[in-house]
Amino acid sequence: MISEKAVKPQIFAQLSRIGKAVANGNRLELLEFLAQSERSVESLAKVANITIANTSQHLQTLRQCGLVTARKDGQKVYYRLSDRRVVALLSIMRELAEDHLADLEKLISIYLTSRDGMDPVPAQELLRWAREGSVTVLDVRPVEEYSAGHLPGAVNIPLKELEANLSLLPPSQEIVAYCRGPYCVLAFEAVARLRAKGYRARRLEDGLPEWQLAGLPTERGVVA
Amino acid sequence: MISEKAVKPQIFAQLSRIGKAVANGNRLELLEFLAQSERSVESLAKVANITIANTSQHLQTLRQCGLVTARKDGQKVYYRLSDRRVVALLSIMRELAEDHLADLEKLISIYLTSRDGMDPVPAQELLRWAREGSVTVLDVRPVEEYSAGHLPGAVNIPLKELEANLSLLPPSQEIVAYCRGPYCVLAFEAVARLRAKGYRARRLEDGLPEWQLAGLPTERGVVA
DNA sequence: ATAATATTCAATTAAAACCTTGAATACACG
DNA sequence: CGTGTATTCAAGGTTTTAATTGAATATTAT
Repeated sequence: MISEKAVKPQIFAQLSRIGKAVANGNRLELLEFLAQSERSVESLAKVANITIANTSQHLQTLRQCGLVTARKDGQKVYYRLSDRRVVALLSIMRELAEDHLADLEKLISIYLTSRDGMDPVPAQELLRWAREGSVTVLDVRPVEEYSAGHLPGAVNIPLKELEANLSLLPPSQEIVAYCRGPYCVLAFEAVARLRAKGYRARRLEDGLPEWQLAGLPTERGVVA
Repeated sequence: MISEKAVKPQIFAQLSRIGKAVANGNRLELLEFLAQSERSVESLAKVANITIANTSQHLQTLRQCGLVTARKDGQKVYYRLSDRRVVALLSIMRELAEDHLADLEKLISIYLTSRDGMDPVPAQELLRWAREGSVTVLDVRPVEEYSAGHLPGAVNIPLKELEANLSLLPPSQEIVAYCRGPYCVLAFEAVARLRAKGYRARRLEDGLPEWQLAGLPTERGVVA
């Protein structure tokens, strides 16, 4: 039974559980990966570069407040976002942080050299061009993430295999590359390398999760 | 200078500062009040029922990550939300919490008895009716919050003075009451009391901050 | 000037969060 | 039926956060 008095603080305490869940950098990174696709504990630990036990604990924290769900298949446990709105939560946090935290801006300028030098394409614009077929959409994420969902008609060439698979890209057409999101370097790298090879390349402003959140169409499972 | 290696974790650490800011119930309550209007430290401490020193500290943590700004006037310091998107952040947190935290639902059912029994009016619907003049819009928040911004044409009768000012309300027309937001009891109380007096009363689904966030029109400073 | 008020600062204590380590569990495979 | 693998659990030490208290600062009013 819940104590009768002072219910209002208890309500805010419950709300703060969502806040606590996103109050840790490692958990945020895990959420960013989970926004791409379902993943096992081990695989998350590897990409986020934290120990397995620690990863497991963070995932449980996230699960206890309903931000992710778990599914067991064989000996592995697969986690996924419970709700598309989790991406919305992360997006707003990112917007607020970028506009109000000077330290973040500084970090971004280091990490994402010349963020605006790759003239980012807004989602709506890309959608229009893609429908006209006047642009090649390039997904540079790993295969597993691509097959869990990707932009309609996108060609998947993981960044590591970009140089070896240039033949899949029409040499004359403009290329728009995208990856996990605003803080993912894959698309930046891809654009830089493609330009060095003489391609006309730009990058999508956001990543796949934001595209989905905006209600724009995606495809699943098709391997190009 | 920032260490060259491992910039990605540092970016997420910065993002997590926003999370930490909303990871405490008292701070969330403060933000809810600030979403209504600018307020001084003392006034916030009083309504939130926490000590002044503690309130000041919480406000400083909020300011350090840019969620609120401060302005000094005379001997008082007035805080306000720095950004309308802070309301969006809180809204998403609330949605996620309500859908995924069973404990919260339980608390709400205690605190907001018969939440749906007052058939809440969606914002868009109220806007239409209000323009037709077929409904009386009632703001039951304190005067200061009302004058900082309110729904167009809304009559302000703070809950405490409701019984004494019933004459301001047309007896036959339907009344829609609103207050601070989904967890504010003022409108609930008002609807209950009005119904007891024979009025036809309902409540707005959300409060003023959510109304503003949706881009719907408001008025300022007019005292009805 | 002096006193009163509003806010912040600084120091302390208690509580919670974070990560590591090593063991335990649960399932699949040979 | 044992062995290997994936994950979780439990215990620990360290760091961070929260709230209290009392003093310090700054501004207004007398």
